[in-house]
Amino acid sequence: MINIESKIELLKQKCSEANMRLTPQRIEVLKMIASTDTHPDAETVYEKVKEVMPFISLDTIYRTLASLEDLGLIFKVDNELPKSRYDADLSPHCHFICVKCGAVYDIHMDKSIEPPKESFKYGEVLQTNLQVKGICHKCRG
Amino acid sequence: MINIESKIELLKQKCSEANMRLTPQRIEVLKMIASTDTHPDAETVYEKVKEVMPFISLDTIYRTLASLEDLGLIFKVDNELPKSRYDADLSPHCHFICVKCGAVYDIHMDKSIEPPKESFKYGEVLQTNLQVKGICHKCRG
DNA sequence: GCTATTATTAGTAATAATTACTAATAAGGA
DNA sequence: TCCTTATTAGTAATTATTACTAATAATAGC
Repeated sequence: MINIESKIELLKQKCSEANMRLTPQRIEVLKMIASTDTHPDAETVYEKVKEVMPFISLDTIYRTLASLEDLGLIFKVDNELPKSRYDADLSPHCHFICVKCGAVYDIHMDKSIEPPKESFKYGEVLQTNLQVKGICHKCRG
Repeated sequence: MINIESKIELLKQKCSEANMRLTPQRIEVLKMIASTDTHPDAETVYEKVKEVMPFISLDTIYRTLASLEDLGLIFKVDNELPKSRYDADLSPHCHFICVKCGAVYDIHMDKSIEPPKESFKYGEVLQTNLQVKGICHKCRG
């Protein structure tokens, strides 16, 4: 589980550096994503955050997700599902994605995945992701 | 480069097995994707196929892409770009994706990527994908 | 602490990608 | 060649995401 307090602290620091304001909306959105391992989509974040901030708009959710991504606090899970899914866990891990129900499970690893040597031929490498696609037990059962 | 003739032959065989018809639309869409390494999106396939089949509809492109995917002849490239990108190369390889312009480059490998052991905990594994994100030379230049 | 500046937000409209619908067409088995 | 029915073209509808605007509130300077 991610330490949410330190995550908020990091948000405060990053916002200050980037001349961005530390708004309660940003705090709540980050809290929500960091407190679950379900890799929620924008709509799910919206529904959850609305419980504590009833007047937040979906637009704010999308903008905030983009901001948090720019600050490097969260990232989108690579997938081919219709909706983008978000993750606040920056430790080295990859994902098992159920192609049937869209569930995303974390696969933790002791070290981060190295990009193949040939990668550097095409440009500057920023990140390397591994996904495992399959059918989860729930969908099989 | 993919051998297109054998790809069409495989389509013929798979269609027959699945009780699906071998239509010129399916042949042309598969040809188009198999003849390029640019991993085109639906719109690009549409524009290209229209050159030889001017009356084909975008709906047919989307349906055909889904059918070809079901038959295992093509697959979607995992990405977080707004449009789905298609690939007909089934040999073991992964992708370098430029986060700026959306270009997708093939990274060929001598053997396919093995899923981490922990993957099997979550369900039946169908495929394992590796993506390298970065900024391509063109966008850096 | 108060004020002014301006980044950010809520509410909503617009766009972009994909999917659904329906009547007409054509693949392929009999 | 005919018949059945999967498939298609054309278009409408849906879904996810982004853009717009006036109102609000975070924070720097006083």
